[in-house]
Amino acid sequence: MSEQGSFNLDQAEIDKNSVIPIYYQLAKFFEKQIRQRNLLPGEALPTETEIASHFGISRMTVRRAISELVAAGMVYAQKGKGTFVAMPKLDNIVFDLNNFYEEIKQKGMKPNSKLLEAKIVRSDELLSKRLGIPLNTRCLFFRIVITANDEPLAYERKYTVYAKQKPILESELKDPSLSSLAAAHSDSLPVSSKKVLMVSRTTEEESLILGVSRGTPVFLMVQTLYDLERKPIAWGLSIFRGDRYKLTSYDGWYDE
Amino acid sequence: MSEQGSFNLDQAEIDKNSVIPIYYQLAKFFEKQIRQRNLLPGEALPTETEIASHFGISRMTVRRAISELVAAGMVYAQKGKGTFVAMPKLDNIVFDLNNFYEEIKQKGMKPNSKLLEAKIVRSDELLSKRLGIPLNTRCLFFRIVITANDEPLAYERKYTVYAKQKPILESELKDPSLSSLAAAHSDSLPVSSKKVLMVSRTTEEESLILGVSRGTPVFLMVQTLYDLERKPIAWGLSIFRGDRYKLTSYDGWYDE
DNA sequence: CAAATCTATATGTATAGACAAGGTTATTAT
DNA sequence: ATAATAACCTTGTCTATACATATAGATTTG
Repeated sequence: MSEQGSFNLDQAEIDKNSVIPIYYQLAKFFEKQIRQRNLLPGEALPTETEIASHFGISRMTVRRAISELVAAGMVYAQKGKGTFVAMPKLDNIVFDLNNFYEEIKQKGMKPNSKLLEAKIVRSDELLSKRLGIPLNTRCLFFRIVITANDEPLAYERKYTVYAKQKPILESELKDPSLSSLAAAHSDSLPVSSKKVLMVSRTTEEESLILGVSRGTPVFLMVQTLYDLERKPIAWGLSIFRGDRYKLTSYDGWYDE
Repeated sequence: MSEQGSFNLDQAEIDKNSVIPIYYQLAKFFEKQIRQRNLLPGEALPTETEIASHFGISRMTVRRAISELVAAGMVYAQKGKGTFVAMPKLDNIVFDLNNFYEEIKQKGMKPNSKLLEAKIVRSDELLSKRLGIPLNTRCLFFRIVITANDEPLAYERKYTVYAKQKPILESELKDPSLSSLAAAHSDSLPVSSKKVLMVSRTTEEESLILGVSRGTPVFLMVQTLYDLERKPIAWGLSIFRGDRYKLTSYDGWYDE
């Protein structure tokens, strides 16, 4: 299970007499191995003692190197078990446009998400290009409205390849984030994503669903999820009512 | 200059027999001192040797504690000089809407900023409320247009109190960020900020300056800068052309 | 057979000491 | 007086060691 020791350290070039610190060389080596997918998420790094004796360096120096990776969020250590490559974090709060529920609840409102539609579609040219799949591939399509106190706040359309032929579970529809949908129905797991935030105007359909007049300015977020091979596995488009949504960020670290 | 040793360590309660690690207690102590403004930005922490001997602990343990603060960005260490409390970072890339120059240059375009107006105004009711100052206080007012290849991209209006009666330097006008303007002309230094991002439509004036038709959707960013006492010292409003600006963010750490 | 205990192994914390390298200040030589 | 040098202080790197603590598997015990 832990696959300890299955990884090969021989290709590492550590120069103990270099001006570059050993811990830094070592950290960069592991970082490279992870980036190049020679060490996959979940896999264990060699133990600290193994690494130390392999390179003839102190265990503390190894720990210093690994602590850099821990700080970067690329690996995590478990006392008594080992050190493992982390799953890349998705659904980050980069734009803070996700995590509706928490944000809405914090303002004392009642959050809810309503599924308008969930069906299997055949990919047209545009979707095939976006997901990197052949024409007429079967895909899942979702239309969702997020409300606060029954007032529409956001409207989302999401596509993911329909590989597993699994039925759509009710539990998935409670908070159907793009990454959980992709994880459930696609062949591979999402490990990275791209988000693009734009401003736009509502179309006729969007105006109707959000209950605003046509051409109202809105936030438009396009999100693409990728697997380990950088193949897109899910694509989503979210529209946030501009008159109801603000993105706030604070700098500085003082209390109060 | 370095004020080494001016800070008192006696109020720290470090329990060497606690289950909580010493380095953690020590890090939390310094964090608290910084948050409560007992250690001010620019001030030096006691030297590692001083701290170690004061508490009767190893220097490596002290270094472990300080490294936590360094990782958090609250202090920075300089070899040969000492460890200092960092200036809270402003103009963060939270929204990535600042740092025009770098972004525009990276796309092979020619960035430029043109000062439309710079004058001293008397604060009206709204501005007095925003800056927390009496009515009719003298303030500096700037109007700036940022262009890429001579095409307008953003339009900014900025206010800051005019405390120092200093003339406006040409150098300030090259890239007049809100925090540098405030630092130059206000009594106090900005240490924290709030940014709010919204979508809006252009007014008549904004349309003219940005060269778009009236009512075009735009990003609207309102930024307030605060000093140590949480008093607002500068206020700015930026408008970004929605048809020319995208905010992109990537998750995951794989190359290419 | 199942539960408790032991044992080996992993990371976590802490120590004391050595030397390197950057920075400041005092001293010395010109 | 000025410039080069030396002494000293700071953080940075690295080692070797010790013990603590969590985990998993083997062993003993009921």
